Amino acid sequence: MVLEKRLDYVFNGYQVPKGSRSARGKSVARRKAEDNGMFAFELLATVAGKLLSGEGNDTLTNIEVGNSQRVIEEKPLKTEHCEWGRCDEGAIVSNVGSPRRSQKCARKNYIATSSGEVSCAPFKNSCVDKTKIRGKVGGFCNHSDSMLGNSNEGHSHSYSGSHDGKSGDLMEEDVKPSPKLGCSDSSVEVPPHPVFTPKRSSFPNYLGRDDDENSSGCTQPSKVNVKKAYRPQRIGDRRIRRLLASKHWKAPPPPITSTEGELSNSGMKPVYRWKKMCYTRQRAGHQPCAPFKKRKLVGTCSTSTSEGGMSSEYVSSPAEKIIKGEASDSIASIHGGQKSSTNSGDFRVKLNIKSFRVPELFIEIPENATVGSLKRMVMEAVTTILGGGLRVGVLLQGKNIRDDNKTLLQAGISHNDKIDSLGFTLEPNTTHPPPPLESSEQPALLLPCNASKPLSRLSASPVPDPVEVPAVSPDPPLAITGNFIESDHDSAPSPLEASLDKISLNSLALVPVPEINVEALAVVPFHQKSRRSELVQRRIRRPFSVSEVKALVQAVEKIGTGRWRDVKLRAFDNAKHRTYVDLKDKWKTLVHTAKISPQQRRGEPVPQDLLDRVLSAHAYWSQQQSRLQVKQQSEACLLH
DNA sequence: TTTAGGG
DNA sequence: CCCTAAA
Repeated sequence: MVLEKRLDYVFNGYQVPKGSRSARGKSVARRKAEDNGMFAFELLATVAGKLLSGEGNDTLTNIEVGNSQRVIEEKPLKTEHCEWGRCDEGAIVSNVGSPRRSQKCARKNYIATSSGEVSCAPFKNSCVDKTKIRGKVGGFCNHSDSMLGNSNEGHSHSYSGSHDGKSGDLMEEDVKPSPKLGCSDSSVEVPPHPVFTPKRSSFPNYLGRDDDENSSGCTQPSKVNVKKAYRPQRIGDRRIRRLLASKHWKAPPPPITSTEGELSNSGMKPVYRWKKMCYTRQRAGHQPCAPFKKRKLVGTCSTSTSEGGMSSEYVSSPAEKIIKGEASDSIASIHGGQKSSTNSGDFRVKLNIKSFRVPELFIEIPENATVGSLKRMVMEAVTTILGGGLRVGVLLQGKNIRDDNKTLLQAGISHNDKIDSLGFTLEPNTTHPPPPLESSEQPALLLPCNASKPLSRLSASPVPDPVEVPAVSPDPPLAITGNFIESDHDSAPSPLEASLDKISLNSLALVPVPEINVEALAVVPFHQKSRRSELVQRRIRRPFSVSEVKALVQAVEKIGTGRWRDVKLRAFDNAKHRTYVDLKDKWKTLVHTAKISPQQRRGEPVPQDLLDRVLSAHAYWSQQQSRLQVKQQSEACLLH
């Protein structure tokens, strides 16, 4: 099942929806959720309170991570409980049919959302930051695998034969397909899926098993799986598989249309580009796309304060600024700035980060994984993102003060000014987006169950028309929506996914986002887009196991070098994560490995006998190749 | 799309 | 593993 959800990471409180995918006008239906610009971090913090020195550090505590899987438990944020009831949100939400979130603050909603039912609750909330979670059920693929396995003839048998019972790796993999969550072997405990437990044992096409499919992989869009499942022919899929894979891995950055247009065509490499975009954005200042200011919500919020009375201030002023676009730059914007003067020239600034959102992380996790494991994964993902540290920027009345050497006075920061105008931004210090914790793969079959609920819900309660959105925040939501769909899904989105998208769309549109949020969104888009989409993830490294090496050697002995596609088909047809290029590369390294001394070798040791075979096979086929060439040459000569 | 190689 | 020129 692919629950493509987004997680809302709510760190301590008030969440500012970032939704801002608005700016990204993606024209091409580029796949990838990655395109959704997830890596934009959005931090909204408020500096509140008056001088409380030393308290500034108490931020980022209480990180609540909610996930949107259906399972979740709701955890109320411990932050403020605003009375959002008065906000539009309540009403809208109810329309949508999610009564539960009627009141009590957006914050809470987020969490709730995240707790989410598939119902898209998450999406309702301002679409802001959501992390996608792809839940996937392992094992489904095995079906196809086994079928494919059968198609393998003789050779495979012999391989498997020698293999069976012997080697740990492959067999192990067979046993527990779903669990391995992609890249991070993490601590996630994933109980084997009851129904789908793979049983390939009888036909261990050993190399055939594809962890990706069953457990992590996920680089492959669902379509592949589905297709395979129903059509055990391997030949046909090859192409699709590849296409998908390549798309996934190296989709070129989608053209940027809206605000960022300028950058769209640059040939910059992802990282660089991203940076550049950020800068550009900063320079740009206000975001055109953040026109709305719904302040009423803000005001409302201030009502209840559980955070030491800061909220009201924070809400009313900083928020406003944000809305105005002052905070336009930065990936994350922390706002607020109440500082007060204590003595003559000293300020004390209390910085309060109300929320920290990490939009669009991909987490793949089996349906049957525990909530705890999901939490861990989320934590891991977040940690990864934050691992690089954060950069702090200082904003004064929306302007970024870059000169670190200026004194506060020189920079114009003084307590005489409106302190409110002081803001901070946080941006991830990491150049690369966090590695996806998963891959995308989902058996279509499972989807229904998950989806059904949400869907029905949706249908039951008519979703407000996107048209309504404008009232709240015209631009952003729509844009977001469009992007969402396009970017996230490939040519063959599963029905579920499609529905989810729609839902999310609607939700987004519908969701009355506090103005602040809207504004924030406007800002965000840029980053989002620039980021993930551009940064193409490098495939996770997957060292060849001895079993794989053995299979490779056997195949090459039989087929020879120079026909990697055939080798792939023969011995690795089911291992989707091994491309013929991979095999070729592996052979190259094997040959090299065989030539060097054992001491120089790294990684899992390859049995010497295998290496010997590598050398002999290499020698043999090299000779064949040269002979062939000679032959051809002589023929050519004769013809002449 | 595959191969073949360099990075 | 990635990237690409060639085929």
